[in-house]
Amino acid sequence: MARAGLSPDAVVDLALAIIDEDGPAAVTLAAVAGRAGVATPSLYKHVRNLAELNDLVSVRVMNELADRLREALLGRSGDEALRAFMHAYRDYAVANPGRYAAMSQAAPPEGGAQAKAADALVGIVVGALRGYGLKGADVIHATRCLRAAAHGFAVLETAGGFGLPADTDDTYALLHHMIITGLAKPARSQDRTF
Amino acid sequence: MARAGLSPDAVVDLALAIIDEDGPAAVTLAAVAGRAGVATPSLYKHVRNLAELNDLVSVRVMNELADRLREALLGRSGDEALRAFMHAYRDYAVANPGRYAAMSQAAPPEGGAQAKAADALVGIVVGALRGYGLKGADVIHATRCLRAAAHGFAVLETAGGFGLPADTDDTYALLHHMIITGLAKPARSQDRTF
DNA sequence: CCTTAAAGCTAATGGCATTAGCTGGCGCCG
DNA sequence: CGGCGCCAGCTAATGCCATTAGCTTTAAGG
Repeated sequence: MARAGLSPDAVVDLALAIIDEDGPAAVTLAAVAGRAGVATPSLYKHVRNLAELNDLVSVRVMNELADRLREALLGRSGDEALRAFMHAYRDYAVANPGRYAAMSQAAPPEGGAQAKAADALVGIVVGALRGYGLKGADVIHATRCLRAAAHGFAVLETAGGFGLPADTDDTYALLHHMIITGLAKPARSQDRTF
Repeated sequence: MARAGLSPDAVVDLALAIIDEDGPAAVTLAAVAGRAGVATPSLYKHVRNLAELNDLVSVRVMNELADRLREALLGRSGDEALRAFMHAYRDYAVANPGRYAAMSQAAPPEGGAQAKAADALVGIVVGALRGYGLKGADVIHATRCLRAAAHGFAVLETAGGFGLPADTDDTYALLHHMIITGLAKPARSQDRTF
């Protein structure tokens, strides 16, 4: 028994490899153990159970995405920062559709690492919007809209929801345009119908 | 054996009941059979397998959502139609979070009922945008953006992604405002950076 | 060396999907 | 009215997966 030398991080690495190759649904303790060259129950020495593994994967992916976004935002501000954010967000989702999906599907309510990573991500979105001079609750509203737009687009694009032949780059440009112009014109009053 | 009188539709009904009560993850053939008062393998007389049941559920939900949207759009046009669309879309997702999630998670590539229902839904979105005088590919781009925004918001809201205390109605109003203004100002040229 | 904790293993359980093959009730045709 | 066939339901069996329990071995450190 040559000692596989596993660790929680190593287990997550293997899970990510499976996700990249066969999608999130293929992540099973048996599959991970197979890659590790280890019997399935051995994984329990590193991970509490499958649910925890999924959480760890989710956190890892969120942090990875956060890193990409932070890097994209470095030294940029205003419209340029927003454009860089959206570009980087979409690029990550398209380049890593499995990971992106794995991130989304994790259970939300938790006070642990999951929530911390999500908060960090939200903080980055807020950062991308700095420079638009938003105050108070408007920051929250704009952040939510940006998340909704970016996530919605990413889901549709990575899930193959765009069947028609039109260029998705142009679509993304329109989405970006909507956010920009919507943030520029603060008009918000009679819209309270909602 | 009193003849349970099942049918594919009845099986889907039971699955929907489970989804409404315990979420999409609880939909298992064993659970459905339990509700039907039938042994698990009996379900295979009505449904090819679990995957097909999920597809049928997805189609049913898409059609249900499509009905709500169509009804909301009746007799409306322009901004009013768009507002009604978004309102109805969000209302459905919030009122039926389990069903909404079940719809999204189904496998996309197919030439069958799944694709037909999805196309119908897209057609409704296109209809909601009629009146903005969009031509050619712009129709597609606007449709995709509207879908992305509505879906992204619905996912975030139903998954509890909005942790902060700000009013989600106000956020939705901003999202609506972004779409309106973005459609109004056709500016799209240098954005080709994407 | 020898101890000990961690890392692995095997065995066992229970849930689930799925397949095969049997059976009985009901509609329909004569 | 009686028989026939089909269809819906059943039981049995298989295989995969997660998870638990308890044993064994490795390797690190005194």
